[in-house]
Amino acid sequence: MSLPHALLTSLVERPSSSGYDLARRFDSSIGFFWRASHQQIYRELARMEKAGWVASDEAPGHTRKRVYRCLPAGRRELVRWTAEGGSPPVVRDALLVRMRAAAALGSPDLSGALEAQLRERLTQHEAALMSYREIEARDFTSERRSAESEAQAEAERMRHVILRAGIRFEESGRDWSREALAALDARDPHDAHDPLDALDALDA
Amino acid sequence: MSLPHALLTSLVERPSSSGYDLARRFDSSIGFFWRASHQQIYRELARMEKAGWVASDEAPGHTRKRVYRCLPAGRRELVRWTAEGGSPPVVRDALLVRMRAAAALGSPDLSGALEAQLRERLTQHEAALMSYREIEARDFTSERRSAESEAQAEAERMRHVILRAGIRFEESGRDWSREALAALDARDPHDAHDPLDALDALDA
DNA sequence: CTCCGGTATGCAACCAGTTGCATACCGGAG
DNA sequence: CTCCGGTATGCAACTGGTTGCATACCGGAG
Repeated sequence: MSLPHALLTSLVERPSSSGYDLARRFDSSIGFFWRASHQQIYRELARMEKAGWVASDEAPGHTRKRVYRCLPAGRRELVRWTAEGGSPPVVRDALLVRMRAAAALGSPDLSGALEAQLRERLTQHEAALMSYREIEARDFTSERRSAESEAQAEAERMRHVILRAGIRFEESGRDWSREALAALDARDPHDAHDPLDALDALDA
Repeated sequence: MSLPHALLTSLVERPSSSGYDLARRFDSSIGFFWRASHQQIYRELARMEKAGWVASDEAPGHTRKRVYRCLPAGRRELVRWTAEGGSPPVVRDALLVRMRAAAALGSPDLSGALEAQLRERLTQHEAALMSYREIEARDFTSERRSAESEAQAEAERMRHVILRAGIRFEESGRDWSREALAALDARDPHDAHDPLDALDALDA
């Protein structure tokens, strides 16, 4: 269970965040490798407050907004958890199950649907990849790292490595999607009266 | 929710399987991209039987063993679900959260623990990759596909594409692990009194 | 002034997945 | 004969995650 620890991390990075802030940040940075809905986040924050890991104060003005900060106990827990090992993440991809189902069923009418799903997957990978590459170009080009302390540079390098995981993941997803589409095209040239289609499949 | 459909697929591939058989097969083939415990499988089989997707008979001999088969309604459901789209799988990797936590905490004592976790991850990827490559060499070399019907060849190609997903995933995980280890070594040569360690990092 | 969209929080119900345990039958080793 | 490990099934409790809904406050457009 790492959601509370992801939240603690987020609070260490930027103290005095509200549940809403955290939810939005989960939609961008941390959300790339750990998703959470706002309900989950609010619930978890309440639990963490009860456990003494975080504390909250009402935001100035008469809103309902509450801002949280990480307490020493929370920090200690985060250190403990970070050092502790864990089992590798489970892979669960319904598209692969669908492909296997199509293979087992042996009905050729399904390949059209699978092709569509693969194309969608491909564009998703390409979009994610492009956004990651933009972040990399913006935040992790060598010039930006001159006037920093060693500790800052360390953290920067770590964050870059994390981003690289995302980039590699999307690249391999993109490459596989293309390979899969080529394989489907090769066996099922359903509206490929044009002989050029075969060539497309070859050089992909 | 794809567990019932993964089970239906498994039953279409090999009818007259018991819950135990299915659980074991999930530990090998399908389990590479969809894990399930035996309790989950038994519960799901009971639900599916209630829904009229599968039927079961007692196995010969006086054991408690029950063997399941897929009913036409189950097959129809599987076709329907395969054609239907779905959102891409969520990525949730605690190791990346841990790295981000280490970066935020800025405590250098954590990098040793992270290095150990990365090395473990690396060997896992290498092991998985090796086993996938063995399967690929055994089942999907070009010679094996000569005396087959077109439908069989189609299914074979599909299964190969699925395996390729696993291979690419493990390759990119392996490559990233190496990259991450090199990055950690570069910044934190904690017991690298030996200058050779720097070389190790370079050619990884 | 009122409605709307964005900010902000939260409850309740449900579903999926995990963990721990219990049961039973079988065959072989000791 | 008994114990043990492998086959085989299942219940119960719990945790994590999703979905749907409700509430409230604010500022700007109409």
